[in-house]
Amino acid sequence: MTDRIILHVDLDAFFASVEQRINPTLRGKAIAVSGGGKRTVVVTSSYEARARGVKTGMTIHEARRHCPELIFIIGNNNKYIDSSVKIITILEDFTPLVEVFSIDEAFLDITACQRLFGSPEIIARLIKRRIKGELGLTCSIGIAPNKLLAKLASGMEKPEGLVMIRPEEIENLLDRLPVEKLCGIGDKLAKHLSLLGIRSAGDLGRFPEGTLTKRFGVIGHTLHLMGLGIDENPVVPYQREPEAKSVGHSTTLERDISSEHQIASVLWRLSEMVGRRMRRERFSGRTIALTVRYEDFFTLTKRRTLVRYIEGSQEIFEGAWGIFQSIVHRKAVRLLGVSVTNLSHCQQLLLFEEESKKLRITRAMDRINDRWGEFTVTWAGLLDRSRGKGIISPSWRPEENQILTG
DNA sequence: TCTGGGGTCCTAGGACCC
DNA sequence: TCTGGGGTCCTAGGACCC
Repeated sequence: MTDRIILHVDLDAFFASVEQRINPTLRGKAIAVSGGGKRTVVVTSSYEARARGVKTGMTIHEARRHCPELIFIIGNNNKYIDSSVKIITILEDFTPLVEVFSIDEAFLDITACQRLFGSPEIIARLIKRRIKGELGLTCSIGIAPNKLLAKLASGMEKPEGLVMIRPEEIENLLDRLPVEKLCGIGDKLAKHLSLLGIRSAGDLGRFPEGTLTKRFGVIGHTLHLMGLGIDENPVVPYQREPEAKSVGHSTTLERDISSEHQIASVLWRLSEMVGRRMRRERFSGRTIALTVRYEDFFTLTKRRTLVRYIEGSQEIFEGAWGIFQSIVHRKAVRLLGVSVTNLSHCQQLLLFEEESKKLRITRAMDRINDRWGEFTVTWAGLLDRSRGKGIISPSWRPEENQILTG
């Protein structure tokens, strides 16, 4: 079998770059994209901001301390999804084997299309030129014999990078590569590995596989292969991706709350978001999970599996609320999350007219909300509760010193 | 002025059945 | 009267990714 040729395409500072393209006055400036609200963090920042020390995950205040003139933008997912779809369409002009890894990253298997377009470098440059020309965005591309190394390569010379890792260079490269640079090895794993004397990817590759397996279980084998730069995982086009396994939403509240009334209202909202997405994607599920994070950041998740499959917001809410009430809460609540797992695509048989009617109304509401945005139409109970005093403001509400674009 | 939100996969232990 | 193992389903929590 001939070696594969895999590309990893990674957009540079994607959200921030999209904002700078839409609003030219932001170009060349330090900007950060974040959610609305006080308790948000930096999701992406422009390279101008990064140069000043702004990093993903920083609080607004921390980021501003590093860079006082930093301009905050409230993220707008629709803009990013729109650009992302256009990028994927461009990539598919080169090969049908496009794996969408995230909203701003994709893998391409171009093993079979060199005769059509030329060498891997030529293909990478064509992709860069088209994304730049059609969307005004830059990206970094890694070229390698597999996904693990292609992803590594794309990150080596950001932004606007183009790095190729040839088979004969792998060993040398891994020898001087800190092990945590490999995708899949995070802080904790890196710490455990360093206790075994493993610092570089090369160390990992030379380490006895049996010891790794004994220490880390099933991932021991994968770790061993990673250390050798081996990754046989194929590029999986999104059309062949497995079904989703869970649907969930969570929100950090504007301030910590203890009132059951307020908590119920937030759970209503989250249940409605989850239910609406499930219905849109024709899922039902039978395990409801509630996540509660308290003011001291202690976080717990409790699940409850039902006898039958559900898809209605009301049933999801009742499940989540039931779980909430079964817990003794000693502290104020900071975050609430609702998710549904154990998903199935089967349609439920509707036995009762009442049920069927409710479902039709629900579906109609979904269509309106899909067109006009979240909570344009909603259950009376939700509306009522949302009007009360002290209710959490929706995350998209702009704040002072924040620029709204589009 | 502390610390987002969307997921996946894995492990470990308990209940229960055969 | 003492003692067992396999398999499945469920829950809770942790690590990892973007």
